[in-house]
Amino acid sequence: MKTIETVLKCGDCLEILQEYPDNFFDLIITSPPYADCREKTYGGIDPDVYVEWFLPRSEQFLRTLKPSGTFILNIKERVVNGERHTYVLELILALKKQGWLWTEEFIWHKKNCHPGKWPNRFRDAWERCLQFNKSKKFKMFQEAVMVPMGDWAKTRLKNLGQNDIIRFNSRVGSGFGKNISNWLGRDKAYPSNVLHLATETSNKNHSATFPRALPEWFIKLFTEEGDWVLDPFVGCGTTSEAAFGLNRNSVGIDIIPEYIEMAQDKVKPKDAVFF
Amino acid sequence: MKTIETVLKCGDCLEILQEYPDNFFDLIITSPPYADCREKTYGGIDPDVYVEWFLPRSEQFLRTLKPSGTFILNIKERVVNGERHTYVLELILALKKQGWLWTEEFIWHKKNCHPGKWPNRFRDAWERCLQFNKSKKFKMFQEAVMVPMGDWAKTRLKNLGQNDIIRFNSRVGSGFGKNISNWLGRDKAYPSNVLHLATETSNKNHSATFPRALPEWFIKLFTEEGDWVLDPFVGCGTTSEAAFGLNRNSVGIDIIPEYIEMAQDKVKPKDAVFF
DNA sequence: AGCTCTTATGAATCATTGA
DNA sequence: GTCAATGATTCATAAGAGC
Repeated sequence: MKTIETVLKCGDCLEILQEYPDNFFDLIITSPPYADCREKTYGGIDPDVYVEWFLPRSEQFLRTLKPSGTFILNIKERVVNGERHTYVLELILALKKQGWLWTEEFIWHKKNCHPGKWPNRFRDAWERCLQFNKSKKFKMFQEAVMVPMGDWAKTRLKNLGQNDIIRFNSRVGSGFGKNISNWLGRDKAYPSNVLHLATETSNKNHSATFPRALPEWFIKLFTEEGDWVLDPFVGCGTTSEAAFGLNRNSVGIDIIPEYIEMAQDKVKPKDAVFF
Repeated sequence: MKTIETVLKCGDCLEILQEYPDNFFDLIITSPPYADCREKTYGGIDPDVYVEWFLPRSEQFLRTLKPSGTFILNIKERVVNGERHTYVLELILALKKQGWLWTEEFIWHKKNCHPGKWPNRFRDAWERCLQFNKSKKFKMFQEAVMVPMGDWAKTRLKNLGQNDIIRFNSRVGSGFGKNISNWLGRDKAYPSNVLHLATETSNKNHSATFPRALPEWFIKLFTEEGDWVLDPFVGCGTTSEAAFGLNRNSVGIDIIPEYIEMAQDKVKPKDAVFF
């Protein structure tokens, strides 16, 4: 059995990726610094220059990703001056022009989104997980993320609580209460392109709560054991941790030394390779 | 008490809307013919000319919508040649250029979406509900769509921990519990920008399944009784039916005579006005 | 273990105030 | 006037304590 490598490097992915050969990674999954959001910690990229900042880096992603590989980009545009900014839309168009195929857009539904109230909008409870590919023939292992129906129904009922059932039923006349009988007797089902995950509230030192279940899901879906996963904005190492736990090699890059230290702490020293 | 009017007209909204004055409607909500999707019934708009087809019509929407009004566009890009087509993204950018503010993007999560299996993608379980406005000051009645609150509120309010009185603010700066007294007596919460609605399976004759709960939700959110609602692609009349049920006047337009007939059947003749 | 109760806190946004 | 800092508002989840 091969040893799993977990590489963590501090620096700008634009430079560090130059060290890597073409067609090396099987999956690139990342949650880049959102425009202006982590201003104090990350340097804050202005929304108006976001695309221009991103493109040279995604060019390296395109070069180092295998033809059969997938690039998952978790991102959400913020509100600027009462409107949703369009930099994410422009980024998608620019990435296509760069040579990527825009295969799909998954929705991450954040069940416990940030609270708040404003006169003109509700709480933002979702983020985009954009799927890009180099070719139409990419690896995908749908069976790896199938949901056991029985367990799913059980845990979902437990997690939802009675209130949510009431809420669902009050929203629509039909729905939750009736459908639940349909789940009994089925074994497994394929998921859809909507993911229901809660954000993790335990991360105290890294403001970006990228729940581990999110990279885990995409790693299982798009890679096999022993494959190579890259997160060019790895933050406190959630992707590295997820990859390691699933027996995938990984490279994690971040420009903040403190984050890389935290990431290194998460992976056992005997299993990790530090440079 | 005033009589509610439910106007249904057959024709192209581009022409019919010329009859209406500026600043007339309080809400425009529609699910336009998706590119190429209803080819046999609607004439099928090619994805590559979708924006160009849409813009003259949205110009009429912009003209006839009140400054305090809202335009909700339910749409989802289809898969063309293995990729998500970009015409919806381009449409958003073009509408902004036309003078619209892109205030928000709601997600309609289709709980019981169409079953199916493909080698390279999962079932599509969501659609966009894009919110556009003419000005930053628009009407919004958030209380009209509040939902039952979670169980936690009950137990929490029994015993107010001392932490609730003075909360140690996180480094992000988000506070909670500064004014816990606001919570007393509350049993409802504001929703988020993710809507969980089941698709209706009863409408076999109209290919676009627009569940009645969807226009109902937005009508309650953005209009008052007696306001005017427009659906320029009304199909079999779901929006008209929803508006009538909520005591709102409405205008429904569709180019297919059969749809208008079906729509007319839904609304009681004594209450409707046909032209 | 399994349950209830308590507590911490999160990629937010807008209005207001101060420089 | 324009821009930056501060305050106000709000909900659901998970971890931990207690029994």
